[in-house]
Amino acid sequence: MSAENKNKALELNPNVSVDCVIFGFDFDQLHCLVIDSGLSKTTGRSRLAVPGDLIYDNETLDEAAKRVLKELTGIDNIYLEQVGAFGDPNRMGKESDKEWLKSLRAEPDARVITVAYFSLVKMNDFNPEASSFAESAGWAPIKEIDELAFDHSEILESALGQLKRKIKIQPIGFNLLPQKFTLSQLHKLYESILNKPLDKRNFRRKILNLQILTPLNEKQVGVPHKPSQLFEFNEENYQKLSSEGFDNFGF
Amino acid sequence: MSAENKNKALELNPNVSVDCVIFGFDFDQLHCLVIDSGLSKTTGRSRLAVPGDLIYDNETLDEAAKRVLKELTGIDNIYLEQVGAFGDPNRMGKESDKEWLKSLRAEPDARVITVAYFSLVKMNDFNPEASSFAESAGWAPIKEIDELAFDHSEILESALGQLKRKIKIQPIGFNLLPQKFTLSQLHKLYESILNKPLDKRNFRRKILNLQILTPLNEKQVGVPHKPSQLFEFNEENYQKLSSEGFDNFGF
DNA sequence: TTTGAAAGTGTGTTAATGACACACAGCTAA
DNA sequence: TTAGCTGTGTGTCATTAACACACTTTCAAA
Repeated sequence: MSAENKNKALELNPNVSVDCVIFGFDFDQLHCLVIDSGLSKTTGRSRLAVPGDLIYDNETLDEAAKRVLKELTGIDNIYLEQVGAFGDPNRMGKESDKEWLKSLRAEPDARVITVAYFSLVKMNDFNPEASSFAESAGWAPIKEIDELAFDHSEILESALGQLKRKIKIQPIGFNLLPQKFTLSQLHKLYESILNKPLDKRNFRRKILNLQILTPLNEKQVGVPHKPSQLFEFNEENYQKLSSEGFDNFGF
Repeated sequence: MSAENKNKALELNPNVSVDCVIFGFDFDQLHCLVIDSGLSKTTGRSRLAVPGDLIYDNETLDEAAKRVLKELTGIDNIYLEQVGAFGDPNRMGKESDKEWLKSLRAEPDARVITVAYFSLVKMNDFNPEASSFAESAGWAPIKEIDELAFDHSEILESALGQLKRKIKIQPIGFNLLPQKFTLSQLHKLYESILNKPLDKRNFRRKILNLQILTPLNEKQVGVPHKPSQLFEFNEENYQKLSSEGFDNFGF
């Protein structure tokens, strides 16, 4: 083992992986980035998963998550937040996952625990481009995702839960919306994440009270209805609230 | 490797450990359970850590945490909640940890990521008894803990943070207080955890509004001041609030 | 019987919340 | 030009929660 250690910078750790749940928003629904095994040709069934892979022995978990995301989707330079570790010994034991696993791993039977991360990105900024073992990569509406490979459904569920909790104590949207956006878009984002309707007027009141929005002297153009006021985030206050947190957004 | 796999039920996974941050309360301050390396005799410095060890390949992370806690301290049958994974490649790289590590591990240089758990227990119910490689185990007041071995200070910090967050959305105390307790004791518990004073009357009002306390027809006896009313938790409502959560306890 | 120590209790003020409905601007298509 | 559609934008009121604040009660011990 000590001989191996000399070289460990280059070695994949066979027992630990990272998985990345990337949320995106298209002004309508919340999406999640998934990769496809490309096995549907042979098996008739596609296997979807969130991007993830084994870590190297010389990188931190955070670094591994960033690297893996980049390798599999081309997405770079985003902030990832840890969700937690998932380590059921049978988490990769589904029959339907076996084939993919064999094609992926040098030791397909090794016991792997995974550390999940999540992030929020503007969907349009990131056109995921599959590479490495991902046959394809793309955005899937959360509501339409039914089964994912391995324990990725559980991981997605957990990440979503964390996002719902986070939304109550920190501002969000900065990473999901374009620089200029309307209150309706932000409103819809909150509704998509919490998956329930929120009263429009109360929403506006509360979000404006947070003092994180700067109204612009600009309106939407080209919409088939009254154009709405555009806002941008007040970066200073947004950061302040992000780091301090607030007690309760209260929905 | 496939030969090894046959036997993996019996094998420690060299790359993954669990660590348990156990909080206890003595009606005065918040404590944390720590074990001692017993190396102070030889090195002159004691090394304190929270109980933790490598996992077996056939157990879940949750099971591993329970097992390890039991092996090192005798504490059994408590609910542990995951805090997260810690995986800096140098997390066990301190010079001062080397000696202990060598005595502990078959592969002291292996890269280990750890999954941290935390729990709350009644201090008096658990007189930790050191065993396995723990030379001694005992309760240390949080405030007096300065340096722990490995990255355990960071882990403790993180667990404490999670506890502070949890306290706002779920009732706590059931696992930290005896069956019958006073509001002052509960009050002090909250102050200890949040590490700041809370207004007595507002605290009483809020906690009573939660409907999780049943007043008893009993008072303290033998105290040199007005004896206070005893309460117990209303288990049904407590469980209900535990699982549903509330939006904000608001301190 | 006095003293010290903590328990216990009530009120007024202010801020936040949730429920609720309608008029208007701008576009499109007839 | 007009009618119709779609989404924008706005205010009030009743209820509830948050907060700040001070005095009296009870007991044990000296």
